[in-house]
Amino acid sequence: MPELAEVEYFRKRWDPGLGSRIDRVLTNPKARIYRDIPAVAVQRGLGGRKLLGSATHGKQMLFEFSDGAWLGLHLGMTGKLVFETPVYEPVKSDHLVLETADGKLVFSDYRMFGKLTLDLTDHGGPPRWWCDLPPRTLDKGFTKKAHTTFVRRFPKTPLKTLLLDQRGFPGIGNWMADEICWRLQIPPATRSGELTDKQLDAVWKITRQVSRDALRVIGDDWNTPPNSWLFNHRWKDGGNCPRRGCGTGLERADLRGRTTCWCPQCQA
DNA sequence: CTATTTGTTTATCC
DNA sequence: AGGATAAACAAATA
Repeated sequence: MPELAEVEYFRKRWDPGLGSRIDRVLTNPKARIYRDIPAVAVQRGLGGRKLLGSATHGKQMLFEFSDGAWLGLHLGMTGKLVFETPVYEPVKSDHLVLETADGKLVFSDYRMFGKLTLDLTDHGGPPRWWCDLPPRTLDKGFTKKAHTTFVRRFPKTPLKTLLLDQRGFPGIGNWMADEICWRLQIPPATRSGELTDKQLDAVWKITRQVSRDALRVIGDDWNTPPNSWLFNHRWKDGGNCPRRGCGTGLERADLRGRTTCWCPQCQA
């Protein structure tokens, strides 16, 4: 579920724990989350430390703790972060629970595609992998030029598929990719190599626009996007194109393994 | 019981 | 080397 804006939303769920000491760390050691780092290492690494801050980068999240401990989280398909009361009893899918005096910071993921990393740095800055992430779609570094270079590298890949590539479009997920193609009025299966220079500029522009719109609507309170977006119409069969004066029945099909929705009229 | 899932990673071929 | 492609991963929900 979580893409750019949902990840930002979930990051904020742990804000009530900012400045608090982690009194106890509960883990579910057999969870897939701990395939790269043992649960005990996470317990040792975070226990007694204070949560100092957090950030998102596309679908990646980074939480800073005192004394140079950095917790990286990826929500996968079904991960979520919640702040629970001190009396909350963790359930099976709660893989990591950080207890503070005021409540519990919970990382829950029933489908277990999520990912967890823990870095202990001594240079005071974030871990290497974080600094090496490509520019966010709303960063200064996401230039038209860099964007063009990236897209032109994959001429055979459908536009929609390319939009899901985190190396070029950090944070863009399935619904955002469909939304971008729809606003562009370009068929999602269009090979990137077929795009004109003008269309390529539009891809850059609309990608940023959808990123901004998503963060504004979902990033703080997870409001439901307006009906003028494709978003509310793409999930189930029978949806109609919300573009003014269109109303054509939306198409849904698998494109390179991902469900894709588009308007056969506007995106022809 | 079967089909589906808003995400990555890995293997294989070219 | 690196792009193209499909399968694997796992578990709840409809």
